[in-house]
Amino acid sequence: MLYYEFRPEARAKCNMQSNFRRFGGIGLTFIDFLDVDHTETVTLSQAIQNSSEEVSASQDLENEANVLFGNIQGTVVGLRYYTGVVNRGEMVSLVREPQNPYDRNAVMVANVYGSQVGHIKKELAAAMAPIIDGKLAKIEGVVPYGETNKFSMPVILSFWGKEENKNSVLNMLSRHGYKLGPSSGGKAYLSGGQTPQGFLAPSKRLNAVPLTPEQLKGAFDKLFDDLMEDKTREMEPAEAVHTPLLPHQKQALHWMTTRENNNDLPPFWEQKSNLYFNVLTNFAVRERPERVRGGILADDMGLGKTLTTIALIVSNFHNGKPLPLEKSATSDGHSKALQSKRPHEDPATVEDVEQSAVPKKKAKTTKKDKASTSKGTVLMDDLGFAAALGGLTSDGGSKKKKAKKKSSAVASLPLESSSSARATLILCPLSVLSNWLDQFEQHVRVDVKLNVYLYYGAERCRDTDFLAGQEVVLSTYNILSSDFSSKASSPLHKVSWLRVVLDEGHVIRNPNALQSRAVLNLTTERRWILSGTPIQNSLKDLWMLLSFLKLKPFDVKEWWNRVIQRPVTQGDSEGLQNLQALVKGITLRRTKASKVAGKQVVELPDRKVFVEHVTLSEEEQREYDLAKMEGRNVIGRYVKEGTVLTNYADVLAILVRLRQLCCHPRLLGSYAGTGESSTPSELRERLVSKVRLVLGSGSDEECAICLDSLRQPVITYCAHVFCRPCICEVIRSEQEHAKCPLCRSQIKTRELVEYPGEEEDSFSADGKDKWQSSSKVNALMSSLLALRGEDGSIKSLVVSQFTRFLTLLEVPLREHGFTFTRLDGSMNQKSRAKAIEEFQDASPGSPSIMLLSLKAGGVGLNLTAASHVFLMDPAWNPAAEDQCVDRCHRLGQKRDVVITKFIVKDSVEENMVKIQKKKKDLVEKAFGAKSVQDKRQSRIDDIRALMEL
DNA sequence: ACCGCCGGGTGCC
DNA sequence: ACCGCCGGGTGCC
Repeated sequence: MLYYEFRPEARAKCNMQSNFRRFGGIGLTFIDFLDVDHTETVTLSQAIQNSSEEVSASQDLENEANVLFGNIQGTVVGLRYYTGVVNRGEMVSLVREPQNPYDRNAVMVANVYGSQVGHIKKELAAAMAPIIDGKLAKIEGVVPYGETNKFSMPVILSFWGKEENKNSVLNMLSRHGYKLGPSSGGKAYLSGGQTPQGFLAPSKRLNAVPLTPEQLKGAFDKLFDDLMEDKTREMEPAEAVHTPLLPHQKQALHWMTTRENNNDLPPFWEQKSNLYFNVLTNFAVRERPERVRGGILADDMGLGKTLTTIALIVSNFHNGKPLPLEKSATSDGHSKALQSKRPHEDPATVEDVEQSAVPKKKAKTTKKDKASTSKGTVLMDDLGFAAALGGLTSDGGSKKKKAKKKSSAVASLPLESSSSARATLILCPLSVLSNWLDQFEQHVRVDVKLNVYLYYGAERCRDTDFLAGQEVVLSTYNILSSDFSSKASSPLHKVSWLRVVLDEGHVIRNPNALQSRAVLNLTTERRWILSGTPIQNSLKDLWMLLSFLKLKPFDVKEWWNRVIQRPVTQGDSEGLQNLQALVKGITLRRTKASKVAGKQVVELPDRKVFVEHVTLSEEEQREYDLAKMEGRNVIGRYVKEGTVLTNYADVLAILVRLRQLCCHPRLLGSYAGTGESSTPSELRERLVSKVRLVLGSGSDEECAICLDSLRQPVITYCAHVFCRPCICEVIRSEQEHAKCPLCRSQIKTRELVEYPGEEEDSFSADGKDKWQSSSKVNALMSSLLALRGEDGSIKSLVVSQFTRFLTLLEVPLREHGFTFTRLDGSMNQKSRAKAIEEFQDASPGSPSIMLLSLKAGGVGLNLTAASHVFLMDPAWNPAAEDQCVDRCHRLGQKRDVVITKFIVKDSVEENMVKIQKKKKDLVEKAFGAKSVQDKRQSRIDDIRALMEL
């Protein structure tokens, strides 16, 4: 028998159901069924896993474009051989079983939890198999009634697919004598929605009024609003938190603590007599569905998500009791967080940490002694050790578990009952790493010894016992994914964590990305996502978050798609209500405008935006006009030919050039032009230079496959850029016939060219004789000089997408005696932290200006020392500008914030601002019912508008 | 399965 | 009797 990865919880469920189904839950030992059941269940869950992965990889793009071909009633047979139960109106999934020894057409039927219910009877399976295998349609099932039948039950099958495949599907079915029934009013055969009787009242569904796109957008904007009810109770943090919490932070702490400790059922689960019932899928289980211990803290940036999280860590170890912490002598107090901080910077401190905390036997005993003597404070030292052991055993030894059936059933109980986990793992983008360290230092009392270990840098300690013994381990998504992908086993994946916190958690929204998979594979009791923008582009983003939170059954894509995503994107108001309820149950979101007891959550100083129009000098204008003429000719030709997207790299290059000319004529990078290139290395060089020009300019390009920001960008020979994982998936699924999703030319994995990152460019601005200013530089300088004249203590952010522009600006800044610092994407963690620290320092002589690249660091950065922001060039994405401004317009800002946008008159920049405005109104931005085609078209429209074509 | 199907027993009413 | 009818055995793919 095949033996795949063993999942204890799957078997526990299986046992429960076998008892339930066959013996009404009356105690018969589990053992009788184990040998039969669990091997099958394991292969089964594997099969389901495989099939859903395939769908998500190759078909997901089309998913939203799928239409309902129709419904058909079929029969599920062989019920008595399996343990999976279904309820009236319950959704089931259909899984092809091509290896079935009796019938190669076999189609297996499984319930929401993945337990097999039966098979589709063979005549129908014979008709379905080629349709499923040929990916001509996706078939979904609902059991309308007859759920108590012993031998077979009816199932309503809905066929979904691309319009162009409809006829061949109908033909294939009719060849076997089947005919699709009417698709009741354009809707699938849906399960009731709220009751098992829902099926009996399908007319109710027909009356559901579909929402208009505008209503949908409105509903979406409101999705996270009004989440405040019942979330206004406050909780005081543990003593160890030094900073007093604001009322809304105490509310968040109470809410988070409650979410970690309480026993509420997850959303949409109800208890009915002795069963637990999911009202959306109509699935029921006898055992209590595992609650979601955690959720999404989606407060606006600046409301103190970091502080609240620190308070949670310290205040809710178990059941609302604070984390037991050793008090350290005040004289030694400074070592609190510092001792474990940045070990790669200071090897000496690493030694210190390891000696005191690594559980080498000797160190351990001394620590225990200390614990037993320290007054009242229990140091739960060995718990961490046990947790690490637990992690190890659950990892290996699956074969043994098979032999020791009964005991493993006990071991498969949820962690919480016997939890020994102590440590919280915090993952964040590199840019906010130092912020976390600062905040721990700032907010935790000096005389409390909280072990915060920074798992970062080449010298990081990989000892799992040591890691599990910390109170907090802080690391980045990059470190986690590189550990996860390396051959050696990943230490962070071996620890059983008390809690995992994903800071800026929306970064895991692309399920293809390595870091997403790495995060999903962590073992933890409680899970939190911190994100000011949980949904970036589309509803799909939310799925990954739910998947991380293990919100059953939505962690499985099929159920998410069927129950939430498709209904919502198709404008079903009930679907939207469900989504709303779902989000409400697990999210806390306040904006700066939210009110607590009638008072604004945060009283922030004013913020004003001024647009300063810049007029180019005659010479600059001449150069710009020339470039614009050329560009219009080229792009105009592409538009006429309909080849804008085929030549997208050229188009972007032209646009970048114009934007650069608006800033400074010397910004122009080397550009290899559009001519023919003969040798592969020349071609490669050209591709790289094109893409470098575009990506290096700071424009936030998206991958046309995941429609998300590029990760690990690669360039195809046809000069289109995608995330490596995304395009590789396309090539893998289409094999030799793989075509570029943008221009349909042939692509091959080995022809993908890696984007080498920012050029170490020889470009410098020091040669004074060569220096010349530009109109925009002049505009900035006169503003800065005037500001210095008014009030020398004012600090400013000077923001551009072009790092070269920042470099150019250094010259006049020096010339006029400004002290400045700089933060851009090319800097490592250490120099970033230094730049921020210097800038935030208020003492005289500290820098008054920070040169900031728009994309550097993304959100979370705290630059409250600045109260003026100069946006040197407009961004494609207005949200990026807002985020940038929010770095100083946030909690801690004392002055009114003044934002100055420099826009060159009659240029692409002005057109970009127009497009920005339009985009803000666009429904598309709100929710992703928009197809890839539409997105492509709107890109072309944008370009035409920019070039006034 | 209170079915359909198979195959053996049986054969006026 | 190369049928019909009866009733027991049986049952996914």
